[in-house]
Amino acid sequence: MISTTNKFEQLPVEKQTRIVDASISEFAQRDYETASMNKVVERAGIAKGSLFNYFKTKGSLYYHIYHLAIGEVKSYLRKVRDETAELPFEDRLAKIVDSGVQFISDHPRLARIYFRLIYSADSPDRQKIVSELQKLSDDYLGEIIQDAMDRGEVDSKLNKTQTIFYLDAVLNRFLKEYHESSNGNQFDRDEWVKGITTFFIKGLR
Amino acid sequence: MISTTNKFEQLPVEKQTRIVDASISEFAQRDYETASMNKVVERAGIAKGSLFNYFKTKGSLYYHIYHLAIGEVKSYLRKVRDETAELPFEDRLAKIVDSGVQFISDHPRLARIYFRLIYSADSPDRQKIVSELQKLSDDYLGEIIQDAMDRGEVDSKLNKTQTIFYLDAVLNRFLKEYHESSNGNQFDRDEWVKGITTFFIKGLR
DNA sequence: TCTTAAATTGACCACCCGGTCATCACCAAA
DNA sequence: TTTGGTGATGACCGGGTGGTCAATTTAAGA
Repeated sequence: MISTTNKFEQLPVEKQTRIVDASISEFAQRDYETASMNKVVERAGIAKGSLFNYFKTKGSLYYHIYHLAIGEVKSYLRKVRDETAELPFEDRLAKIVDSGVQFISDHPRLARIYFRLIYSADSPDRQKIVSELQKLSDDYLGEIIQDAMDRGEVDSKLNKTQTIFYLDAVLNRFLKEYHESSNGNQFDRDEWVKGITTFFIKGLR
Repeated sequence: MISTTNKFEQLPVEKQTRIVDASISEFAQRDYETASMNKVVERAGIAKGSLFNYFKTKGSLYYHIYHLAIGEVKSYLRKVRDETAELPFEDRLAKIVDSGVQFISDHPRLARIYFRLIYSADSPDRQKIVSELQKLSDDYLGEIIQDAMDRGEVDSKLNKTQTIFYLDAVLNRFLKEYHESSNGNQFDRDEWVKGITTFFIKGLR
């Protein structure tokens, strides 16, 4: 059979966005297991049978949404990586943190899905997805650190795996904390960004 | 009314431990929302009505188990804090990481409940519990760092809140990773402990 | 041994879940 | 105007949930 494209993708765009939007809201609000297909169809204003016609299972709907979220994250990361390629490590790091904060502000629901996925959450194929994300992050930070090593801004004799790990741990945790204390700007963003960068500059020198 | 002690606490100890053990297994295996009271009674070998006689709701059973877990963690922390009070910061930090690893090995199910709670998880009163844990960790690490500052092992002009944050982020993440890659000692534990301590020594000097 | 109060039990309740499928509304071709 | 096919619909299914409560078992006191 000629690969008939996805039924969902042949829908009018307006309907697609309504469904995607409803799904994002639901998966952002509840864990995968407790997220409800009934709620999704209710929010989207379509019949249950229709949703299961477009996506055979709850898992496949989740998979679709997950890919949208990751795609969005990737494009943000790529953008800031390219835009800061010429900057010194310190400034580059600051920009990366900043762009993370920006992403959370722009896409709070996607950020929530992302954090749900990373930290715990019993999604289908959790193992596979998490290691996929880990590789993404490792490659990304690995590149940044390699650049800094090549320029002599960071001690090139450092264990790279560990260095990536520290960066990843602090950055992720900071963004998570920022995300959870949302709107409430109890965070002095600039002070934290500065603090994080100087800490790493010293620790990795 | 004179405070009648909890019905559960008046049970024969053997029965108590059977119920606690079954509950720990269940809450370690599944999120709060998806954990099943039916499974708990099945594992514990008691009737459903009995369990709901001892604990009025699922939430109160969870609360009981959660307090057991936190109590266990606290006692570990206290022990290592006191035992290392005289050691230099570097050695002290190493011991703390080590004892975290030890705790995970000794109580893998409690560790799982702990991580479920910290990272995501939709437990009842999540907000309250998480900030309670945050305070616990902040006080603990704050004391360690203050000692190190007083001895001149760490720059006493550092922002203490941020310093605690970096420590907490890296330690927690490391232990989580260690926990998830369980049994499989792909981790060279000593190398990581050494790496983490030297990284912080340099970063906080 | 009989009485009585407390502890234990599991059938039962209303509700929600993911998923199915007979039916219906619609519209193009004849 | 009739036909036929396609996508939308929501009542329905089996199963699981937290929680209840009348009935039964247990155990102690008289």
